Amino acid sequence: MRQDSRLSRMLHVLIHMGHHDGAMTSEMIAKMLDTNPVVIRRTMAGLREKGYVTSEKGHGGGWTLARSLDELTLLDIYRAVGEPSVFAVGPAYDMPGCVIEQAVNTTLKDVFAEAEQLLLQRFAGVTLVEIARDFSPPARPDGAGDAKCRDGGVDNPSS
Amino acid sequence: MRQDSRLSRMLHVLIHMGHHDGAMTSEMIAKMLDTNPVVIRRTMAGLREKGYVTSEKGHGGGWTLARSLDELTLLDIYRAVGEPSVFAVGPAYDMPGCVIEQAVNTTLKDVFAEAEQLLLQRFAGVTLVEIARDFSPPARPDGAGDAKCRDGGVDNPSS
DNA sequence: AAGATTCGTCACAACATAAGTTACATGATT
DNA sequence: AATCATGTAACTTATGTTGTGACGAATCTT
Repeated sequence: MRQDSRLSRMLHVLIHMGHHDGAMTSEMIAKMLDTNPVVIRRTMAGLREKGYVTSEKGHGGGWTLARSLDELTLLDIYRAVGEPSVFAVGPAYDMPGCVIEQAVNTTLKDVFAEAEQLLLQRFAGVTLVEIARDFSPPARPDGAGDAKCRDGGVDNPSS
Repeated sequence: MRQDSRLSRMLHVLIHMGHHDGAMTSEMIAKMLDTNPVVIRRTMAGLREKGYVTSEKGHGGGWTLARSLDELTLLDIYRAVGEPSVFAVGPAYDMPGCVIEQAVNTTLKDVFAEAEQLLLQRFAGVTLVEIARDFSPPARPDGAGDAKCRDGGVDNPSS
């Protein structure tokens, strides 16, 4: 199957929101990510439950950041999107009846656990503002490097 | 989808083969793993291509180890089964048009690459004989602890 | 009050990939 | 020749994310 892109997408959205004044509608976000508003609502629901964003209905409604980007880590977002299983490979059975398979599972479990622990430690050590810093290094005065998505210019509709 | 269990299964099979005299047929192995002979042939094909096992047709045929268990690492087997993608999560796009998404991808790629590197290093450091050691610690004289699978007694058909 | 906007959610289709299954050809042994 | 066992193609099944349509509820504008 295709890989789970919820974490990546939500990071993308949240950083945009950090650079955006006012609420963003699911439709705006969906266009940015080249997908469907329902998918956005579905995924953002997890962030709302954690209190990272708020949503408002009706005119002028949409999604708003409830925390600043330096108060959110990759780990927070990973957990908010449902803490999906990190690995695409794993044991054949959880409770094997064969002692050999048990030994195999034990070994694999150890190795994968160590890798996952490293991954989550790294996740915990990176805030969204640090990612945002990567993309606009010296903040060019002509405005290039500003948030622009695949359709170009969902943000800052300065036209 | 369920996790990819090819690595786990092949480890299981190979260790059994290391404790088994003569060739093992796909059907014997399939019964051990509670699956289908075709699945076995399909997966073992990768091991054969790497030269880790050989297969013989006809009467008395089947699968035979071409290397001893101390000459095979988890990494070897992982690669032989097609080196499937380790992670179930990943970026939404490979070539995003948005600089924010690019920054997100760069960060995630770094973190995942580090975790994968650790994983493969660990894989490379574990031989199958070490796993086999785990399951039969002092080799009890009554024969308990011998290779016995979910149906009990596919190995050593001493009856 | 009416209408438009926007989220919330259900329900179902689309898609990808490992796994399971059937069928048949090929080669080796008895 | 018969049997056994692999080799492989083709199809189905299973599982989870993603994609869509439909409709209700809440909120703002006129």
